[in-house]
Amino acid sequence: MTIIPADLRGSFSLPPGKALEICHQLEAAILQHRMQPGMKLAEDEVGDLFGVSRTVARTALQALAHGGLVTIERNRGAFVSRPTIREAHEVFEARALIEPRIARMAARAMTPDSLKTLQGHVDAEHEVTAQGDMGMALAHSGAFHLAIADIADQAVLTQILHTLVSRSSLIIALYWRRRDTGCESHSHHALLKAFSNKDENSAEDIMKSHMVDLHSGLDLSDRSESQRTLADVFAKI
Amino acid sequence: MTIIPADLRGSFSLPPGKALEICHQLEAAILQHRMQPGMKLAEDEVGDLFGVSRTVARTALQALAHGGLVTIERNRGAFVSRPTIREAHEVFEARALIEPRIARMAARAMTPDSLKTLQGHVDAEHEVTAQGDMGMALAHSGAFHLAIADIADQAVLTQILHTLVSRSSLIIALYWRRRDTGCESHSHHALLKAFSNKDENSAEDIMKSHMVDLHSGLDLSDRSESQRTLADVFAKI
DNA sequence: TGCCTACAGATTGTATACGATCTTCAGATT
DNA sequence: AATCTGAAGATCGTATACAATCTGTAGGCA
Repeated sequence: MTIIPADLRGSFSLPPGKALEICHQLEAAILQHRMQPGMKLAEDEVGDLFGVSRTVARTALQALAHGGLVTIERNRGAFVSRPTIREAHEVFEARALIEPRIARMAARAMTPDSLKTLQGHVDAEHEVTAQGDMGMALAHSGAFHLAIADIADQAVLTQILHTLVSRSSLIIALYWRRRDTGCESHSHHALLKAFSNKDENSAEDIMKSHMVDLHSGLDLSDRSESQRTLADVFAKI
Repeated sequence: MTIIPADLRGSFSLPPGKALEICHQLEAAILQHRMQPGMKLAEDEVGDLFGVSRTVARTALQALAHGGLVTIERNRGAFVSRPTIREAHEVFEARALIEPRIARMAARAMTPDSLKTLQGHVDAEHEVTAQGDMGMALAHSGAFHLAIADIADQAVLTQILHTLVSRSSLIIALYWRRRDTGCESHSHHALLKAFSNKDENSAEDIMKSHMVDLHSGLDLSDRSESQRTLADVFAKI
């Protein structure tokens, strides 16, 4: 199943080929939390897994690094990124700046077909949530936001948002505390309604408060960070 | 001379090494308009020029591609990007959304030292303008904007802005029509004044209108695009 | 003359080999 | 016992070689 909207599959700015395909596979795995932040991505391992040489694996990892999903350390290799608390704040502040604007533009450009696409993402999110697959639910939630940007038809902002949503997934994997994801679904439904009315002001406002909700759903206290880094020391990450 | 603020030299998300250095060299050349949009960047040529193999040259070109400065076409190679008119609009709309916010945050965080750094960029811009080196002047102008983001101390937004400013340079190379760059300098001086007063509202407002100015200084009419592409056909780009 | 085809050259795509650097762990030393 | 040293292993950094693809041109054919 394709989660990421087709128009976004060019966000890695790689020419079509094996490396790009590996990018998408790894991205999907990370976005669905099948890979934890901090996990090692050795070039040989990636190459063997996808049946290519290190050269191609390396290209894919570097592309993911530019999107912020992967961090490469010289002579040490690639790891799934572990955003800091500082970065977590900045990512959600950036989204709070950009996404309300995108929501407004999407509301203006909304068509019945576009609305159906969005509805599909929300439905899929519900379905996998019912099955208890939170990783997949989060991926669909991200896809919903990207689909909105896709509809707004602003390629530059869409690509920026793509990297922000991806990083948000890592941040949620590390710092999410709330258990009732129903709250988020409510926001998505409210957005759908505003979109169906082509109500630009509502769409912008709802998106803005949705961003505040998401941000406040994180446990970004300093205490938590010292706990985490202490845990990391023992986990030898 | 270093034009790009030091803190931004990590924007390519490559580990330190030869590839990163080549990235910065090529970036500087493009930002100073020593390389025109559409110019071919053959791997062998880049490798020979910097005394490395194609492997390293390739890594650098791919990193630049992720920043939007270079476009890679499969089996054809890398070229300095040629932003479309559509993209030009989107880039400046994105900057108009992001930079006023950055200016506000920078005003809040401004210190005497930071102000001195900004003053240095404006002075340098003046100096090279007096010498008639418009490419260098443009590079300093971009560095001024990046330095503001640097001061605002928001790494996520700063990295986003870095790619937008870089692309703006390409856009200006293709579509700039106005001859009096003095107008821009005036905006920069006004910004300096607002910063020295730590006047957040003024800084935000001035930056916003500065963005509108820049955007309106471009010739982005459809007519111009067809002219250009026709010219390109004869220029065999 | 105009168009299609085939070959030659150039450039990129990919794999592999070798060197450099880092990590790990055993063993000696204080 | 704790620390330091050094060699072995693993992983990455880089160069090179070969395969695949594209571009341009020359030659044949209608």
